[in-house]
Amino acid sequence: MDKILEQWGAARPGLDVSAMGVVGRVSRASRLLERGVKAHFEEHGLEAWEFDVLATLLRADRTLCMSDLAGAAMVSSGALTNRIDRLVAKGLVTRATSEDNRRLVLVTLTAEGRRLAGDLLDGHVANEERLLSGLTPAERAELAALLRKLLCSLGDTDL
Amino acid sequence: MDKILEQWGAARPGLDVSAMGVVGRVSRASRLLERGVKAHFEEHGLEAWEFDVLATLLRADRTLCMSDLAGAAMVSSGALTNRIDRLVAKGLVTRATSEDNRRLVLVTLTAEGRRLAGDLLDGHVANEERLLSGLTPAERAELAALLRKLLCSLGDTDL
DNA sequence: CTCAAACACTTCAATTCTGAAAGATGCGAT
DNA sequence: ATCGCATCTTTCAGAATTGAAGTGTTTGAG
Repeated sequence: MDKILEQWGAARPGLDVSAMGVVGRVSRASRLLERGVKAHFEEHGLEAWEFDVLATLLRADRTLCMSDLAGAAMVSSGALTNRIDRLVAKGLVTRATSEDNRRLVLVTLTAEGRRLAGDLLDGHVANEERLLSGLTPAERAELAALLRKLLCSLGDTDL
Repeated sequence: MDKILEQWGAARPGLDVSAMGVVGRVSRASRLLERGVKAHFEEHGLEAWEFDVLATLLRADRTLCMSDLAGAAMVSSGALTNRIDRLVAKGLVTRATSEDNRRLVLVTLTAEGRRLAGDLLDGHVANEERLLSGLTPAERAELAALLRKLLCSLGDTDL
């Protein structure tokens, strides 16, 4: 991003590049971190989104409906139907219509799904720490705090 | 992300969630910012990636080859071939084989492509500033500096 | 009570991306 | 000079996503 901002400075003197510097860096950092996460799961024969769904259910510690999971993963409802189809086929989660509200489809971890997610959790956290190893713990905390404020102002809500 | 980290704290006491807090927030911020950028361009009848390619050429102020553009956009070479196909069809860029190295395909802005990118640039920057309006200028600078360091440690290189 | 509107999910067509294979070109060691 | 390997682009098949349409369910205003 440094070269990019330099180029704008030369090509469009006077253009305020501070916002572009932030948005562009968030975007690039996200893609690079995502690649690092994906590479780690591929080593274990799992897709990153598979772990994502399992981990969401594991930490919620209860069944969740399709909408909850779609919101947590920030994908469309159609995409989530597809993902759950495959996790059910793999025996990692179960689908069941809610008794209370028959519109809801409740997704629950199977014993194997719970075990798998639990087994991979520590390795995943270690991998994320490796990806962030260029920052000191204090810098990570500062970064998290700034992003937290940004997310809040963007109206982010999870589960 | 706050609820998510809370949930991990409850479901897995002792798990170090600091890395997850950073990686997760970068990812969510990126998706939300991307949506905001995309929404702005859709109002002007343009895809975000179209502006992205045009802006890359505009700021470089010279022709670029396919690899350069693919790297800048962080997409595969196949995806870029498809994108340039459509920009050529729209008359916004031209394709030409390099004289110096006949493996290279040089992409150049047409007059219309240059005009379009220039016209949309200020509005785009204003939109990004709006998306970041929850942070003070000092906070944006701090955020940019931390992300810059992170990108550096992740081996990011642009153009 | 009834019916329209809101809601949750699935299905489907269209779009887009990735990764691999293939074709063309350039480069360097021998 | 030449051969082998690397580089650059395109093509293509497979995978995944989005957004809209369709189905079934609930809610609440009248």
